[in-house]
Amino acid sequence: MKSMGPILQDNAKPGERDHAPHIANCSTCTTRHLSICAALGHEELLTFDHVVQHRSFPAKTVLFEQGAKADFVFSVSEGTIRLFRLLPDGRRQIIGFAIKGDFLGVAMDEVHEYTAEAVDYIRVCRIPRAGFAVMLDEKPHLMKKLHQLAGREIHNSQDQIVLLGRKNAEERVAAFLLSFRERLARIATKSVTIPLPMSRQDIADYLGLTIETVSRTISKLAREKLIVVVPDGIRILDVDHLMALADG
Amino acid sequence: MKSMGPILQDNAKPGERDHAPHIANCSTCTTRHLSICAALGHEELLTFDHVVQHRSFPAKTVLFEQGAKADFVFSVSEGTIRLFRLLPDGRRQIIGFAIKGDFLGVAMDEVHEYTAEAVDYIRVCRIPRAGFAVMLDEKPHLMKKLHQLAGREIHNSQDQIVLLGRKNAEERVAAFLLSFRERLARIATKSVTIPLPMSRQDIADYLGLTIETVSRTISKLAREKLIVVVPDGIRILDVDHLMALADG
DNA sequence: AAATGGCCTTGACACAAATCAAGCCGAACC
DNA sequence: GGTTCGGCTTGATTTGTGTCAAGGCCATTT
Repeated sequence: MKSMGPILQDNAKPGERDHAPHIANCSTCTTRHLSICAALGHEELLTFDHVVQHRSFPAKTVLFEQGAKADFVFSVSEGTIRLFRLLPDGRRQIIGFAIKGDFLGVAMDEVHEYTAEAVDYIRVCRIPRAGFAVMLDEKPHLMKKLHQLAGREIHNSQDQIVLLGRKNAEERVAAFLLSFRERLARIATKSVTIPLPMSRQDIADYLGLTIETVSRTISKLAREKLIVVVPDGIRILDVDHLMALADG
Repeated sequence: MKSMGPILQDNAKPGERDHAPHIANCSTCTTRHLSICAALGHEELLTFDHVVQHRSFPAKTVLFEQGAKADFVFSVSEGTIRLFRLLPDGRRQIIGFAIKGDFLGVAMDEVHEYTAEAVDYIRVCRIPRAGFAVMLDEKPHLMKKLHQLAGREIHNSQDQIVLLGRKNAEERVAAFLLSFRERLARIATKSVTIPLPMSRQDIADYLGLTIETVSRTISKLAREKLIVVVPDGIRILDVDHLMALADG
């Protein structure tokens, strides 16, 4: 829970930290339609190519840290990223998980409000924040799109507030599984099994529980035949029942 | 906790539900510099006057309800509003309290994501959402301002997520008192005493606690001489100690 | 193939906050 | 001026989740 992984060095030359070949350009990017880039026209995509830096990192890499100056915003192309804040005594609260298509930097903060760390192998598009800010000023439709993303982020946060403030362990776990399934469905990873790349500890820190409670609750849901636990994921057997649980 | 208060009728004639004289216009509005209107120039304020509807309502009035079509956005001029969501079985989670200068409708949702209910006597500026959307498209600086507000809302939500996910009762109450004090300070109600217009039940539903735990925790903080309980509010005696508590 | 370590599960017990219950206080009302 | 009622506090008890502890499983290392 305390291991922060290697800190990203920002002064490295393009490509020297890479673990996979770069994507040639934005026009052929398979994540485009899912991401903020969907708001860009053909010509804009070409200019975008010049500022965007495609990067990939292994699990546990710290993309950026809470409190650090926000020099870049990111669009996730592949993998899972945990976003969290730490209390002085080490308690951790995961704010969210970013997956393919998600944008980090919606609020356009000067300083990062949370730490972002790769859960598994990830690929991201890194965009200098200053340049992106200029684009926003020049392209109202991009600004509008960003604001839509902000609205969605506000909704998700409020859902999480209700979950953390008023739901019990069983309701929290059920809601988490369903919402993660929903998000995976949007990015078209059609599969009966929901892959869960994050650890039980991550889930616990996301749901405001302990790892033991998460484990016990998953076992309980499995015992009740609502889900089946499989390697690196779970399968939902009774969606309706689970939804009823999740909604309180 | 279940009392919803009178539902607002939207088809009433201007003024017929009012409990205080209207504000003449936006140019003389004392809340302007605190609100989204601060982004508007002199001329824009004049056009704003034509679409803005000044209204006031007594305590417990429901401004709008979760799930209802969002025909208006609001700017709060006076009083306190609780924003909450209900679970099917009646559990309530207060998402936030809106005070003077706050804007309701940052996300520009089609449908309200929560219910808004007057805590005490309130005055608001009501703006048709469709018209406001047009203004946003025409005035990039207004859009930019709205997005800034969205960013702040995201931050506040994330703070609340950390509070609800990982803080104990004492830390929650301390954080609430300090953050409410901070917000009151911004609207220049300089006073050693922090007025708390909302009930203990409201505070409990905001902090994910029960009314008894809130009451006991406030008593405990008072016993430890960190605060003093006064009619309709509290006074902070030891800010530093309280901050250390609140931050975990 | 034995040893190590990370991750997960399960059991026993502890505790913070919830629940249940009683009573206080001030405002509103007859 | 007594009664009622809503909001708040405080005490006793319960309970859901946290904490502590042990062991299983699997991948990796030696």
